[in-house]
Amino acid sequence: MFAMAWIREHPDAFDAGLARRGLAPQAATVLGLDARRRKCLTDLQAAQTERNAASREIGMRKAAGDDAAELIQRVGSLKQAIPELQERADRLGAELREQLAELPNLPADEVPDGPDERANRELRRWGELPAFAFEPRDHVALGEALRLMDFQRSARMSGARFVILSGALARLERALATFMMDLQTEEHGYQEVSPPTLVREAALYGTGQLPKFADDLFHTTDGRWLIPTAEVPLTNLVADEIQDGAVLPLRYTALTPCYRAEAGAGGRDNRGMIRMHQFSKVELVSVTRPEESEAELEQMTRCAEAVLQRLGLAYRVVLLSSGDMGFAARQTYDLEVWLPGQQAFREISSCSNCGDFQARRMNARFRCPESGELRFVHTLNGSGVAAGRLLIAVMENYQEADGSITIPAALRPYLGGLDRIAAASD
RNA sequence: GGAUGGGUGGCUGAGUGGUCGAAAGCACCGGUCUUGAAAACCGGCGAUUCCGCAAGGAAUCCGGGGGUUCGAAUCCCUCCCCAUCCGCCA
Repeated sequence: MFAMAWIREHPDAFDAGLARRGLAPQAATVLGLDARRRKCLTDLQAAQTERNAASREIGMRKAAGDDAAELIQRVGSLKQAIPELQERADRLGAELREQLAELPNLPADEVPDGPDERANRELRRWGELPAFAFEPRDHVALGEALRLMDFQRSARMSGARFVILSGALARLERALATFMMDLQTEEHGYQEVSPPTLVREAALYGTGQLPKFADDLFHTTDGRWLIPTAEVPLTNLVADEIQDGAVLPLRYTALTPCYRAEAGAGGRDNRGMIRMHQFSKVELVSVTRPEESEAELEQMTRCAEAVLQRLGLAYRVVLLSSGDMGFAARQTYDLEVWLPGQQAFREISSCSNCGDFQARRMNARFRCPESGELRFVHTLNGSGVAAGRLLIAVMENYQEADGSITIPAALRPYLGGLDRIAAASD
């Protein structure tokens, strides 16, 4: 959400930013609406001033025992004008708000321009791509051969884009989740939170999923919504609050299931558990002072990278282009892990600085200790990381010729010392 | 699901239809006192928006919306939210 005052002062920068997102200029129409609304407000306020003065006069005359009939009649004529002006001002204000609520955040200066992911910029790589003496299989082949990954029965009970893990694979997913949570809380200073995964509409509006992306979400018969990411509850922790500036930055992490309708996915990633309606993910959220958010994004990205490094998984860091970024983000780094089964880097984490975009929508502010004024916080979110995709990465990168899977050393304490998942013996 | 009670400033909490944006306390900021600190005392201290170069002025806001009235935190209607008790339940 944008501040009208900023658009008024920087209409060209506003349109230029939207253009980088591939959107048509809006400044002219928005400013036109704004001007009409303010003219209306000025008229309304003048009428209200007159009414207030007259009403006060009536009160004084009545108190003094004088006749006020003439004044009451004069005020009566305002009674028609005021509600009309009020209604018009409200309508224009609502129209303006609706238009602004649909506009995405503007890209930061360092974000490369481009229409889609082809314009993303690779920043760095970490780790060696694994070399196999055999043809590596993908996680579906591996998991089904182990008989620990079942897409038939999940389809029967829930439909497409669900999976059933069992035995050692189910435990491996749980171990990965616990490993990540321990890393983010004990070593990176994030506070563990166990939040609701059903939320009100207002929470999703605050983080920017609504009103525009309702099709990507599941909602319940009682009007609540399943979270598509723990970014929603974690960021909304500070909604409608005023933080003491001294407590910032706040850093939260949560392990939750995430639910996505994948309405626009079409036939993409139909095979395997890359793109599920339900998956579990460790999420990181930071709430910072405005001047701290850029550095916080770098740090948060390192916190996500640490997961892959500890597990010895090769990955690359990509700076998303203006056309590939999410709605609320002003700058995003994706972590893409190497998947031997696809011979490709695939997204496993996405870390974004949202600036004050979400804070404005959810009215999340802090009291600046130096100046005493109220300011909007900055919010950041990142996966730290997606557990389902991490499971895939471990399986595919640590597979052996016989279909067994070696457990990375860092994970063994979380699996009771288990060092490999043995191939099925038949 | 049933029954009550509530939603007022950063927090707690008063409020008779008419200078109520709102008492009081706490918190916070400034000052006096003190070697320093604390205490005490004095003073200050809401948000948003509009007009204005500024000084400043104005409007709105007591959960949201509507109504009654010359005038609503206060009366009426409605919706939302919260709490407590009972029932059910992991």
